[in-house]
Amino acid sequence: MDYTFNAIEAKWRQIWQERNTYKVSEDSSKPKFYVLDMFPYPSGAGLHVGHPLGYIASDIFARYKRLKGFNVLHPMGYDSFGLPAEQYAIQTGQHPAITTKENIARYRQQLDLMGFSFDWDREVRTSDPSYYKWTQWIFKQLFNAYYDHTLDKATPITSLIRTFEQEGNINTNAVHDCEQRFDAAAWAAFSPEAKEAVLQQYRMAYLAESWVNWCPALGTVLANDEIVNGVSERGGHPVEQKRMMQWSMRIKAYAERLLQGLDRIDWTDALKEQQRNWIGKSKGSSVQFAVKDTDLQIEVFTTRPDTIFGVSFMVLAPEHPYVAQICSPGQTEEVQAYQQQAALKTERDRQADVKNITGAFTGAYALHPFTDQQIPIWIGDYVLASYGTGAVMAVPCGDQRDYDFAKHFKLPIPNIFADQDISESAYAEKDAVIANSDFLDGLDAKAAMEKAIVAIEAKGIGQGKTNYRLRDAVFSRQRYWGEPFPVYYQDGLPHLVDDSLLPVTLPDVDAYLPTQDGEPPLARAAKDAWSCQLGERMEYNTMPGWAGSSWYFLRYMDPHNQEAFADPQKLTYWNQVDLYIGGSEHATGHLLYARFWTKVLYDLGFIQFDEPFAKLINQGMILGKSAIAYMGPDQKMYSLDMLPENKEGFREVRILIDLLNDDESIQLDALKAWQPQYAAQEFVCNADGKVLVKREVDKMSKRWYNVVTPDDLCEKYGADTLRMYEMFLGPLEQSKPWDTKGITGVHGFLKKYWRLFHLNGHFEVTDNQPSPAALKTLHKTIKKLTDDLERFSFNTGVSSFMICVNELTEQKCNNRHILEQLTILMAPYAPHICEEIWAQLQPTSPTIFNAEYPVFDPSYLTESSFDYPVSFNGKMRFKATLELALSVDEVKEVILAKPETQKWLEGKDPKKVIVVHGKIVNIVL
RNA sequence: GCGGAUGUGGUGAAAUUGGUAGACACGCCAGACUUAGGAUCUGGUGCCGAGAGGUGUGCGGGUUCGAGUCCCUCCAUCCGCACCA
Repeated sequence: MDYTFNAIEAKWRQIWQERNTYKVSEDSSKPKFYVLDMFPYPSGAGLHVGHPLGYIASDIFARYKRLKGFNVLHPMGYDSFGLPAEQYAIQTGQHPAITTKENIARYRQQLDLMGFSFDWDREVRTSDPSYYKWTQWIFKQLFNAYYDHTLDKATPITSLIRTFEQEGNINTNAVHDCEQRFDAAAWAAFSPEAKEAVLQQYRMAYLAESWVNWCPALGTVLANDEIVNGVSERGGHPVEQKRMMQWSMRIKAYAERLLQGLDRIDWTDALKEQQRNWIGKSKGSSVQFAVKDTDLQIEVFTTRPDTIFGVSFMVLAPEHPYVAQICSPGQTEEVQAYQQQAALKTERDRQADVKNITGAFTGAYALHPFTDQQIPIWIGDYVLASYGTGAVMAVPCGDQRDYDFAKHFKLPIPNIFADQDISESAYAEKDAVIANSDFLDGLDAKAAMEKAIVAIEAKGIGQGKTNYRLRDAVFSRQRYWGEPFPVYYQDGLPHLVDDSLLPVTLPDVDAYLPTQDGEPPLARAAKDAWSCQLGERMEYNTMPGWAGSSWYFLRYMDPHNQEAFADPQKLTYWNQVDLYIGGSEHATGHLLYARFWTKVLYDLGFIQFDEPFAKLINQGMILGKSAIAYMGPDQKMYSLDMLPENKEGFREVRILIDLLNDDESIQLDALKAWQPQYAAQEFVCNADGKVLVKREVDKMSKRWYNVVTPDDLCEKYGADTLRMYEMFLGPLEQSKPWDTKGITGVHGFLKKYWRLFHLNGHFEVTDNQPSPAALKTLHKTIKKLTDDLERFSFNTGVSSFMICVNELTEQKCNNRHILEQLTILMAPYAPHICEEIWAQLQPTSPTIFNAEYPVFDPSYLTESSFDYPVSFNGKMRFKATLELALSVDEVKEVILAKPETQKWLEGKDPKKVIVVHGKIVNIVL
């Protein structure tokens, strides 16, 4: 009987669906386990073999945990708001909802082929109104909360308002951007507009002006990613820095907790390090510098207060608010010109351009707080308005950027480090003794830092301070295909839409572009196109892509709830995600925002945990191997081995990898048929009459013609083979190029497994006592497999199965017990074939996934003897089989008496003999 | 520049705590069966050498009875952040 994988897999996919095999509900009698994949954005290109890698791993683990007796939540859904569908809508006029629906259908079809154990009744789509209703609801909670430093948590804004009414904001200890101080009377006298303006500076979700990359031609704000060389990626239009009223999230309030929380979760160090760098905690001091002949104080933040006597100039960001005020009349023109020039560069470009040192002198001077020396104030675009205070005290001898700036503009570089040469570059190490620094002279950096902060605080011009690089996250987008805000405007103030009117659904529009006057696409919607229409107008911005993905793991716990984002009992039952698998590209985006929202929801009492993902694994990327052909100046296509020395005039063209033979030569007729430009292609073949190509590793992508889809492989080899092969490729975390060649090895293995049950052309197992050899093989495999799974080593798991089947085949094992246990072990990896075998073994059992996972019994593995490797000076020379009952001394004696030993001793006496019992013998000559 | 990771056969890789380097596969070679196939099975396969043997985990050094594994120097590749005060 042949292994007819196509028929078997189709059959079981249908039965699993009919029997609801993977449906899961809250069952408090079993321990729960939550296995989550990062849900995909359903792009039009469909899945390639790289996408399922993580899903296969998580599916294996979920099935394993289920067999181990856990109640496993393993859901899947779609992050279905996103730019590509909107772009497509702009080009074709097709509503993004339609595009998205079609793409999801295609994804579902492909996912189903792979035999995943998702509970599809729990599917979520972020673009579905029944889902984004709750994204809007969570936004409202953020709007209605502020961060209370004393309680160290997000707290309802109503309690802050009560405090304002009682005593103003004099004593409040909250995270805010409010410069203003007021008492109860002053608060009471504020107009509603003024009160709201104050509250906006406290809310977790707030409106504020922020710097954005504005593209006037596209009428929209762009992400850093969407800008290439200072112009928009799409269309190549200029981009400028502009201050715009935007919704933001006060994630900065959580900087310290986001940092501390990392210590309590099981993520890789590399990933935690990335988040730590992103949060960027640094300790130092704030210092105020008085501007000469004015009342202004410029505040700076420095990590090196110990170097304060090395300050020889100051640099402000070109956007710094004081620039216009302090600029001397003679310098105005130059400064304004520089400001304009800086505004044309994006932040990323400004940061990337290290070589060109630019700046302008304001003509103003600050006074050094300790020496009263005059310090020239410059502006320069290496200082960023959005970090720290947007101003630095420049210490050229201790900071390379300050040093370069000083050299370029011929500013003084005083040396405050004893015995350090700064003629070529700054000395940025913190191990020099401080000199020329008044009361800091002779101190090391650490002591000088402490003493400087004490002095700064005593003078009342600053204080020791912790600074975070993390910035508040801009939360609005001028796009169509995203969640509308549950917000309307009345008298110019934002108001929340009442819960009873949620969701505010996306209104239909006549075009998916900004309006003539630069308003977002939603401004095009007719009044009656809105599901509710309140105040003067609705909010026209939509939420960013990360809104929906910041809480989807909670919705899976109770996806159909109409009364709440999820039932509190279900939230408590399923709790944290126990295992989260996804790509590392989300290290500082999604994973930070999801942690942030989780903490807010925890603070507000909606959930019982404040870290969403207890364990996280990043799967590596599967890369494609592109095929590169060489086109000569004569327009002929040259075989790789026919290229001349001088390749001038040659260009590389990528061709579809399906057009290659196994020997990496092109199927010439297929190439001609592939694209019209090759219809009459001429070739320069090699001696074998072939045209060879170069292979190069790229990202797998349609544009490189190197995509391999799971569909074709499922058709040709079956999903079980593909699942095991993807795992067999190497460690899950590692990136690796895809090569289909090896898949036959795994496919052959499954056939071999199948043959264990079909020796005589039909299904047959024997019920006799299993042999000791078979039991040993089985239990060795149980142990190895369980260990491998617990450390997520899926690749070595697959090879263990191969070894097991090879051994059982050798032993001609046809024993029911042995083969049944093996089948359960293998079911997580290859569910279809194992379910088929199981149905033969246990006809009354509805599914193998209710079976019990085999238990390892070490007694089957006990050995009476061991094959000792005998080495001389660490080099293995021969082996000797000895009873394990022999003691170390006895082993030594027997080994020394061996003729082989005598041969290698060459008549010398051994200096030392080391015997590690049951491991090795080493003789030192 | 800073941070992180990785370097092992022709290829993907294994070696979990310092203890037989290269498991398991692909590919290749030889053979069997079938004389149509990219089907199946058996044996071999790190490199050098006819052989005994030598040699071998990016380079160089160190610790150790013993190092792919630990330490130091360097080199290469990849990823992340990139003027963060």
